[in-house]
Amino acid sequence: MPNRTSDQKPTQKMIADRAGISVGAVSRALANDPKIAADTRRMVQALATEMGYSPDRAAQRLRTGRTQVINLILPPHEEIFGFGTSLIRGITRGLEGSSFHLVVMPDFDADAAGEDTLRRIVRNRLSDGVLFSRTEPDDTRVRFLAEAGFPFVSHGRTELSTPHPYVDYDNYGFAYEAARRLIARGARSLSILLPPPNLSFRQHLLHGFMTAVRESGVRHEIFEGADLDSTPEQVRAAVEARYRAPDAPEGLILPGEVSGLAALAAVQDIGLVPDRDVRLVVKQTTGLFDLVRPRVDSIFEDLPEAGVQMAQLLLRRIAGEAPEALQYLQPISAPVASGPDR
Amino acid sequence: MPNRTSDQKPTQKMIADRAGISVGAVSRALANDPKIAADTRRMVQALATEMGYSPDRAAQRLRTGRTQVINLILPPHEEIFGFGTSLIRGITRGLEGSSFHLVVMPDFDADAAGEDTLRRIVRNRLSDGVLFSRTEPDDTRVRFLAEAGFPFVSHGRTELSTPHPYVDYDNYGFAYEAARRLIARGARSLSILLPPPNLSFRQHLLHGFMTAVRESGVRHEIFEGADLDSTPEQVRAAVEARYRAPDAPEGLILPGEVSGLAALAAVQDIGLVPDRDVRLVVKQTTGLFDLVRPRVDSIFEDLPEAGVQMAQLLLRRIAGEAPEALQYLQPISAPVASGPDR
DNA sequence: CTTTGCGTTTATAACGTTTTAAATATGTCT
DNA sequence: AGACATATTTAAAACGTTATAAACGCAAAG
Repeated sequence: MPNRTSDQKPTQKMIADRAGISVGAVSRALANDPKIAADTRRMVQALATEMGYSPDRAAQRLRTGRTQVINLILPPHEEIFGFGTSLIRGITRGLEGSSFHLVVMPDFDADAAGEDTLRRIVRNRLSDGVLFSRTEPDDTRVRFLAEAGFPFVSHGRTELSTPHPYVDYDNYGFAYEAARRLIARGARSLSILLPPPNLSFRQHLLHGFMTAVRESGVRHEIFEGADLDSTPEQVRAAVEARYRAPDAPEGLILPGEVSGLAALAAVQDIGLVPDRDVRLVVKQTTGLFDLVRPRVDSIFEDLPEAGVQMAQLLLRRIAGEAPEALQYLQPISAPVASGPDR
Repeated sequence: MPNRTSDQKPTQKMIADRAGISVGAVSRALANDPKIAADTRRMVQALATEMGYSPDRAAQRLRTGRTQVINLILPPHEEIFGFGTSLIRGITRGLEGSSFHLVVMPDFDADAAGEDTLRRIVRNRLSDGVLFSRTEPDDTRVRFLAEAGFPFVSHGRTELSTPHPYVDYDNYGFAYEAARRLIARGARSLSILLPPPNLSFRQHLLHGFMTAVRESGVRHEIFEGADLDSTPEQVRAAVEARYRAPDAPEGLILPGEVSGLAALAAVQDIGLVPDRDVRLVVKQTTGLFDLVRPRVDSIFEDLPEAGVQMAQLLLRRIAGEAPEALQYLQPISAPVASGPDR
């Protein structure tokens, strides 16, 4: 435990006084600068830990310009549950041991001065790098940050030509696997609920879905009347409306937990029996569906792990690594997938 | 939009140069110090906004010692969903317009130097105040922070004699109302799943439960074999075990969403029909149970609102208000409660 | 005409750190 | 012995801000 010689927060000056050397020497000794004699370094470092020294972030930041902060941008969109906290836990884990702090900022619209959150962060050097989600194929945030040379990692890819760091879940794989499972379970017509058109992963889901559909020649449609951003009640109502019709698809893919629950509620509300009248596959991020009855087949997306990856890639980006080396596509975790048969 | 006369981040020095006055004058003009002539103040302020000036946080922090940061301590306990993100959104809303930043920190165990998260924050002045949850009757964090005179707001009360700022949900009211509803619906024996004994709100829940039980003279028990911190599977298994027995309570109160879901799964798994064989009331924080079938009676806890309150109370505490004026007990929101009958 | 006082501004120091350039000591080589 | 390189340390400046003390101009009062 730190020596409480004085109640004041120890500074380099105090160390310097106790050691009988200058503060400059202390600074470099702590940085393990070889310009300082090896035994002086050892002495200073020992003294520092003994006194419980830790550098003043403000002073460091003022001097060097490095904030030791990364920002997580929260979408203004109110999510019902899950997404934020899993990712945040992952990020803090990925930051562990790095002396970086995580500041979460809501993506408020442009403020009085006409500057939005991201511009404020870059212009005022509020952090050394940012993380965000809900990436679009032609994402203005990605463009802006890449242009400004500001480190970032997006959750989700873009279709921009210049490579940039990202972490993304293999939504292609998800949709493909989900469709295959439904077909294997006897569904002769498929549907999938998609995110709104502006989000990148809509394309990936669609592509995976269509690939499986074409391979098997099964009938298919894209679910209409709601998307993944619709309120749960909208999803429920839309699914109910569709499944009142006689030609409703026998298999339905729901790439979101809330939507999955809403769809399940809808089919139950109109007296259909899941797994007999309609087969579902949902995306699961929290373990929620292990507790839902009747059981529904699910495929897992590990958000905490995505957070860890995003944090670590961002740190490497900040350290100067090239963007193209910092891309991670998260596979669908086959073994964890828990179905109704387990 | 800010004038991009130069690409550099504008400083007080630049303003001073353009205005032909000293930086000290600029500093005080921006602070609206009456020692500066009124028209000078106006002039400087206009110039500042025109140039897009905003103060350098590091410099401000170094000079004044005020960090303009508040910390949210995340419990090490992995929650399945919901809690964190709702609260975080609320906190950011409560901080809006205040120039305070929110840094989230996991409550890791004591690090190599033997200091835990809270001590590090206080000792190194990493923030101006902290927020945390999972408060205990004799909470060491509350003791430590109160002793150190460090601003904080806890989510949950303590039994300590010195008053401190908190935001708490009326869990007494929740349990009382839940029990009353179950009795009104015909349950002749009641049970409640409680948090582990070290958490404050166990007492409040228990007290509300017991009050309702005594008023009505109904049979009762405290659910055993699992608590609110148990894994969902543990809760499920324990509920299943209890409800296989013939004397199982006719009403069960579940003050947590995950536990509610787990209990519902358990009774369904053994062929009991909810609302006929066993009546449930759950606590809802996300709208989740509006999507669960069969419908389950629920009482709402507004976590985003709790976050807003916590943030605002903390800001007032930091501003110097007395602790005893900064306590907020969140009522159960009667009108929002949605039952199976709606 | 000096003094006193007030309103306003400036010069300066300080917060704790890193970095640059200069200074000192310790040699080695001619 | 002088010169010169090398290793180690120190002194000083800087980052942008706020606070303290001093200074200035100018009026009213003595």
